[in-house]
Amino acid sequence: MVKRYWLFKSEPETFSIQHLMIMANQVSPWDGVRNFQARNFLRDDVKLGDGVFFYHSSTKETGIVGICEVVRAGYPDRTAFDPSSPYFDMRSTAEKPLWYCVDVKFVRKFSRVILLSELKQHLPTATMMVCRRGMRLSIQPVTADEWQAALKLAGK
DNA sequence: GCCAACGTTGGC
DNA sequence: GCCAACGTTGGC
Repeated sequence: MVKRYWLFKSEPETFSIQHLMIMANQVSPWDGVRNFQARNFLRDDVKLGDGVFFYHSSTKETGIVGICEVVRAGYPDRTAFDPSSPYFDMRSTAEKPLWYCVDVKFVRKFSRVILLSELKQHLPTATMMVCRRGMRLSIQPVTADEWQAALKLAGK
């Protein structure tokens, strides 16, 4: 089984890499995703052991802030069942879950943010989905080449 | 705060 | 099944 790579977006005000770092065992569900294309990735394609870039969006410095790892593959997102959750969706039931999540574990926080502007400037990373204008998908596949190239930028 | 881009909803 | 209206995302 080939290890795959992903980029997960989050608004740091809602959930940042710092939040993940202080969770028990530094593990958290990646829940609240309410977009069908992203849901399909979480349900069908994101697998145990996959690498994930943690991306901060809608903030001063938008970009990749670190790495985490998938420690549990797709399972029903329980926030959809919880009427008190902002992510509640009455269409989703235990018998027929509509929304899915995975669990991620913190691996590393970069010493600096790899800015979106940097990703766009360098060719190996400029092909990343996140660099595309108007790209709102919050769960994005990343190629092995893009992963390596972005990691290189982090080391600079 | 603006607004382009896009996903979803719902009337027909 | 089309598509206009609407709501949301998210960079700038």
